Amino acid sequence: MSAPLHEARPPGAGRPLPDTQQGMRRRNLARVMHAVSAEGSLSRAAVASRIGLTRAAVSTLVDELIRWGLVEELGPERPGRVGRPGSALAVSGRGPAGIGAEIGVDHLAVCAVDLRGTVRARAVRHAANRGRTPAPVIEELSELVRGVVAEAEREALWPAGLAVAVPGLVARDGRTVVHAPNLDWHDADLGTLLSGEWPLTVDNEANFGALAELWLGDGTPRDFLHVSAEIGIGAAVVVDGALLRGTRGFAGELGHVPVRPDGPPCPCGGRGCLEQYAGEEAVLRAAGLEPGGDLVGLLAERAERGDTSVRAALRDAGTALGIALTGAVNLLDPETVVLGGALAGLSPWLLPSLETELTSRTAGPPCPVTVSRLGPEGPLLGAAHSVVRGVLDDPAVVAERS
Amino acid sequence: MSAPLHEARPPGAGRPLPDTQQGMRRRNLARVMHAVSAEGSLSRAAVASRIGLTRAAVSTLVDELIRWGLVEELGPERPGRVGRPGSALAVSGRGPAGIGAEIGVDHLAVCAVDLRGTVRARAVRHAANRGRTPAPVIEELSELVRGVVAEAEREALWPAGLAVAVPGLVARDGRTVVHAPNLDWHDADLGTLLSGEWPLTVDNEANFGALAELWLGDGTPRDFLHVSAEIGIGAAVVVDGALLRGTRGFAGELGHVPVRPDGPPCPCGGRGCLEQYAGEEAVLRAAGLEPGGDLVGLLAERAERGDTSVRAALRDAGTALGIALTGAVNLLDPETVVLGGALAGLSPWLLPSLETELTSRTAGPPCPVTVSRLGPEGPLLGAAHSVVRGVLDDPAVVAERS
DNA sequence: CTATTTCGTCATGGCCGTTTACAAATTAGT
DNA sequence: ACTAATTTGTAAACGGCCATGACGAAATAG
Repeated sequence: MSAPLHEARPPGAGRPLPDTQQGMRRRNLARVMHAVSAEGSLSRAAVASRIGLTRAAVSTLVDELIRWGLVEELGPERPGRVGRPGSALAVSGRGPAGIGAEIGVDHLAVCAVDLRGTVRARAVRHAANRGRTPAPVIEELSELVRGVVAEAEREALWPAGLAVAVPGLVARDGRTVVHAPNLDWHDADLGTLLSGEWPLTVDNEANFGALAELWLGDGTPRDFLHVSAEIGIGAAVVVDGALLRGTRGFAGELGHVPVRPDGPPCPCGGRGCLEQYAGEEAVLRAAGLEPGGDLVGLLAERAERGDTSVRAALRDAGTALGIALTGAVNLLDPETVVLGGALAGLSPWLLPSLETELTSRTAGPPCPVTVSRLGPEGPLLGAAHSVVRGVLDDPAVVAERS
Repeated sequence: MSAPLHEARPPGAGRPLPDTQQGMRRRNLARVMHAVSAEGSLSRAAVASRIGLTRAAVSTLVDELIRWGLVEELGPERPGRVGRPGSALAVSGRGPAGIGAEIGVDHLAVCAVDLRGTVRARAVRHAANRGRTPAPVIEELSELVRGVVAEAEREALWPAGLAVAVPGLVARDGRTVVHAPNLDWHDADLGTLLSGEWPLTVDNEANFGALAELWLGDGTPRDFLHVSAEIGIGAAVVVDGALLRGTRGFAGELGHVPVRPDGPPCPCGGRGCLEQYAGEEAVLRAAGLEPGGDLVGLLAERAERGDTSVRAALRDAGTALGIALTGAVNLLDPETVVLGGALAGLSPWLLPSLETELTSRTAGPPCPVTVSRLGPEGPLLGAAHSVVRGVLDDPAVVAERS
């Protein structure tokens, strides 16, 4: 049961549980969890009116969640309103935690997030993973995970699952990395390497970044396009609060959308793909720089200083992004486009040309482009939170496991 | 309650009904309906094992559906298997019917479809609607509808709703036509014109065509891209068995995806949009033909005869389509791309160049391109069936209304 | 200090799917 | 032809779950 449960459904509403009374109970438990979690602190009566059940029903549901240690009673509220004050409920800060991990080209990172959504433990380590085989990388990552888990356990948390963000394409099984160009990994089954102490999910870092934006971003809508560039350019499509994964799990390959059909050939077999204009390598070449080191920081610094060739390179990349995004926006009609990952840091120099292109090519009100508040933290947080969402979506499973 | 209920959910599973026992009952009634409808004829025991309830529970559910006249008992089955034969159940061919209507540039069409999915009445009329204001067109359409409804009522059917397919952009409210270039309609609220004898839904013909493909097409997957061209080029994105509508309801505007960013200007404000290469007008111009009359038939006939300029025009259109679809396929990773509407008839001359472009620009196994079996019938059937699906999705509502 | 309002809980009741049992209807085997 | 085995559909008892209505508790308003 390591499949992500937070897929394409309104929070806490109908999951494909059998439509029997037990399933109904489980769904209602989830709805209570979501209501309390979303509001931070809520009385039983408030929960009841919010999810459409009676106070009596909510009482029994809350009792059960408290018995499982997922919800805590904070004591009486002190509102200015008339009537007996409610007793504030909050999601517990102890108990299950989501463990998120990130495999980057030059680093590994792990964090633990409790049900309230706060990061309770973390660890980062530099690591030149480019070209290393999966096994030693995973071994090193496991070490970090063990450390974070130990730290979390000292705070009365226990891992409910592990989610790993990788810079590459992941199959729909949520375990095997089909292709990670920067790591030079092919068809690596992380499921066997990270053998099963906890339920495991592996996904693209762009996907996790988009989920982080969805869950943690302020005011982010439920329909948007999240674009992030590390080395390749990945996008994640969020439709009605759920990721669009595609048949094989490869949706969001914005990097190979044709921008100029007769442009330079691309390793993918096409010509004039976006990556040939806005990919890291292409931008560095256009800016006259050599690859290596902290490339985003370098670019940002040079651009800040006024380096004209860097600025021109970023401007052209923005133009190409704008063209590719025009197609995507026409096709999907999202509420916004969010720039995340490395693009967030470079947005001051990308955005003008990007938006010019996008608005000039679109009739009617243009699709707003925003910059992610989370930046490079997104994928790691999204991974950890995906585990937490799994618990919120079906609190009954932790009762079976504890 | 004219909002389409068949949105983004597995058949008969969790709809946002309150998660109470009554809601559960309604969902299970829907699941029985879907099971029987999908299989044509099914015993109670087969339904039970299929939807995961017990035979006893299914018995009471079926009793209720029979009492409402939605399901009929056909009598004992005669299988070669051991054991008492089951009693065959089928969806009733009488009772509620879906009324579908289509407003084309040069015609109006209406049909009635019963719960079994068979067309029971239809009417078509030529009508030069280009440039006419909505009111008289709707008046003429209403006349047709009344005729079809009368015919249906003579067969013991009563209209459960009316769905209208229009060649243009429709707002998410499912009532107002925001922009229909071929008709020259702008912000026309069909809801007030087609005043409410029955629940009304208005939608883009491409969307209804895609739904028809989803529901009626043989072996069509739950994730695909349906491309149809009448005058503009519209696509409909189906994700997990549901239409992707977009924030404003404008998703699927494939016609304005940039194909050559420096190409000829387009009325939409962009340059080199797909429509400039594969739109009807562009193709006719490239083929050296004048607009007017049955254009698809004309093109097909000339191409069949071997007219080289027509064939070249269609080949180039296919190339442009292939480029635009490459972007879409990279972004969405659909299981297939389906060519519908006018494109279906022209596919012999479009497909080669389209597929060449698509496969050469995609790494890995190419996305298969198929041709719709429904062709120009799609939108009308999809509209009528959308009403039928609404009944299958919540059979309880008809009980309240009958 | 009383009336009013709201909150949480308890007892009751009704609804619904499950469980268990059984009769009916068919096939397989002798 | 007759029995055993299998499957179907239904009926009765059971248990779980939410709704209903009533009540005490705890606050505010006057």
